[in-house]
Amino acid sequence: MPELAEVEFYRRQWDPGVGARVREILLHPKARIFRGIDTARLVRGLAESTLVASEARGKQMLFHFRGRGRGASSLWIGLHLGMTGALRAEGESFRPDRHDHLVLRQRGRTLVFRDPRLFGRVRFAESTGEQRPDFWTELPPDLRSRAFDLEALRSFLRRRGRSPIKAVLLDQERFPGIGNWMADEILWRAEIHPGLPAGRLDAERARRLHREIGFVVRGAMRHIAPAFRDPPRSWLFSHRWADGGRCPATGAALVRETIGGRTTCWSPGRQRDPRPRKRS
DNA sequence: TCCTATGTTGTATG
DNA sequence: ACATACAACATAGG
Repeated sequence: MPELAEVEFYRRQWDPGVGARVREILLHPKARIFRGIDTARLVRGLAESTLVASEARGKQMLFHFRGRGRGASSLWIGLHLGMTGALRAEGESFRPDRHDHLVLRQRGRTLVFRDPRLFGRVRFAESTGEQRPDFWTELPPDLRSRAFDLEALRSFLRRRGRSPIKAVLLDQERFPGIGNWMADEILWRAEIHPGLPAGRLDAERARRLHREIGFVVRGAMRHIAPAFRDPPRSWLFSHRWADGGRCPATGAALVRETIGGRTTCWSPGRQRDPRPRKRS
């Protein structure tokens, strides 16, 4: 499920464990989420460490643990939730089931990473000080940062000029945290057809797109991050998968079709396709 | 049984 | 190099 605001919601679920020591680590070492890492080393590093902080960027999360004893050794756990990942805090006596792949026990509490479909991912790195690992520092800038200005957006659109705009918005290197529902929501607000080649947006459309990215990112953070509430009914969100769903702006029947490899929903008429129609 | 799923990655092909 | 299409990953639910 998780896009940037859901990821932020889940990150906060481990906040009760900040400042507390890890007393026991339970994991399924062969689980796919651990692909490419040495789980024995991960367990050694986490043992007796203290969770000190966490942050989220796009769909990625970083948890900072500080080791005990000599020096200020740090352990960094990177988490990606894939399609079905979730974090939560449970009580001391919580019993993990087969989908709870990484479980950290603290005094009075259990931190759980659950992921039935295993499309998520765990990374880790050790450092001597506060230096964040490369996998974190190399992430693209947040969409709310000054770096993501209109010029940056227009250069992305140029570089992927022949791809449908929907596919471009899903590119995590350029639009970190945007996923399938946010992309549809943004294009619906900006009145842009999802199949339009990115290079065909005029200056006005690019401005509009930039504005609506900001609106949807901030709105999602406001509605979802604190309590996982759905966005308001005035958004496309709650109408897009409903059978017989109608555009909250025009009342027209919504359309669903695969674009850029993902099921895409839009409001015909509001989001007109300016490309030549294929004739059959 | 078949289809779908708020994600990513690798391969084949144009 | 760029782009698209598709399969794969693994599970649950309609």
